[in-house]
Amino acid sequence: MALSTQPYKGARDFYPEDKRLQKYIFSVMRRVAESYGYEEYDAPILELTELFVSKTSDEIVDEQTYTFIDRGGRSVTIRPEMTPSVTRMVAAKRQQLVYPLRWYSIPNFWRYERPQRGRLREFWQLNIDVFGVADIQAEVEVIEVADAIMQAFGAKRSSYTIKLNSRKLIDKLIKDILGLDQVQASTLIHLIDKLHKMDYAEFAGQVEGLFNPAQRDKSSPQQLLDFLKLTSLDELPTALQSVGSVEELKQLIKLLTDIGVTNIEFDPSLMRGFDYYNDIVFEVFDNHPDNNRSMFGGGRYDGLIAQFDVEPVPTVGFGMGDVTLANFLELHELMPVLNVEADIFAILIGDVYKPAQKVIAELREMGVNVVMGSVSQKTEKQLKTAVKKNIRYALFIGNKELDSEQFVLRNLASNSEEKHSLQRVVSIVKDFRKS
RNA sequence: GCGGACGUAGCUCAGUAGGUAGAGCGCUAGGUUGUGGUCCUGGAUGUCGUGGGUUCGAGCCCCAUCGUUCGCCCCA
Repeated sequence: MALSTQPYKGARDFYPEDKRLQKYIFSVMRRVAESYGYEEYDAPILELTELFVSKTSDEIVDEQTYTFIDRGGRSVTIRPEMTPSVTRMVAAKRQQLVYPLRWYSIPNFWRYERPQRGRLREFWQLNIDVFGVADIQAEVEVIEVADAIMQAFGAKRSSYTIKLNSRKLIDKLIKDILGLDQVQASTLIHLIDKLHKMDYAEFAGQVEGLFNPAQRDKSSPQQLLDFLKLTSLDELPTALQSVGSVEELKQLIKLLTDIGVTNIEFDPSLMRGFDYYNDIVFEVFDNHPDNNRSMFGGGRYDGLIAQFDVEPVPTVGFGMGDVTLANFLELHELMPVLNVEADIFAILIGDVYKPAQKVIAELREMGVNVVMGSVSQKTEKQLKTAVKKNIRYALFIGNKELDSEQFVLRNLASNSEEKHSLQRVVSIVKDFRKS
């Protein structure tokens, strides 16, 4: 039986052109994150299973992670996300770290799921977190970074929308005004999360069904349905206007709008699946009609670190996946044409192997990347190879050039050919690389 | 875990009512001396995803399986 050449289900091979794209995407993320002073960190790809169980739930770990027993009998899990690991790292050195902490990483994760559009089993994700800032300056900055990354990829603000909500506001509504208990609240939050995917009448019916008779006497499901339809914070019922979160949301929107992030809006139906978010949550949506969905998001999760039995550290962060981002870039025609790493393909003419090596070594010394042709191949063949490899310049090295120290440099895209000294060749090539 | 679609040369695909496979692109050799992408001429290529079944005979029908893909569940 022949071995399969396919990569493992839901995982990708990165051929050089794919890797080049990934390098581009990561470099944009790094450049923006570092421009805000974020420092890169990383953690092991394997963690004890208990780390993930404590944060999410048994079911998710059982059904959606790669978990196995190591040779020492420990249950370990390939990381499905970064938050538990980074929280562990911060908790471990909590006393010696200098706050606010601005950290980022671009790790790969594994989730045991059925692959589908925008979702694979192995993916990479930019994680941005601020630790130690309790006020909304943290939210402003983190959302600003998310927006700046989109801008750096060339996205127009009209092509994506940043939606905001507050978990505190929702909690206030659900518990104090509607009078629902913890279990009902959790069910309701997950139900609201699915609102836009289901039939509205059915949604309303399920909301209705959640209330027990006693609760219906005091409040009405209609209050919730009305709330979910709001598009502005000013339309909130008076009972909610006084909640501090409303003022926070308003400030946040104003501060971001003031710095040019104008594609931001309040969305009362924005929940984000998991329970550890305790305040502001946000999500970035693709506005393209063919891909109208959430791309990535984040929020505040102040309490998570307390699981390590240390004082809580206020935290705001988000994660941005490479697969959904690539979908976005493709759909909005933002995929760049990337130059290959090699600047020059040296075409050897005649028996010049040794002197050509010297010339090429000089070029490399001066900082250009040079691929050496094969002496055994005809000029034509070497030239074709250079073109097929998408290398921009061909440099002819034959006896004429070696004698005169003037080399024929051919631009393989424009078809122009000029004779230059090596120094000149280097500066031309470097100019192109910068463009 | 559930449902739909798909799986034929390296790639994109065609293959008509079951009778042992084709196109375009690509690849490759040549069109003599140190220059590609156009042109001309020649060439190679597939156990038709895999396993089984029906049939005298299957790429075409049936079952299973693997994979891809779209959606559901879930989405940290």
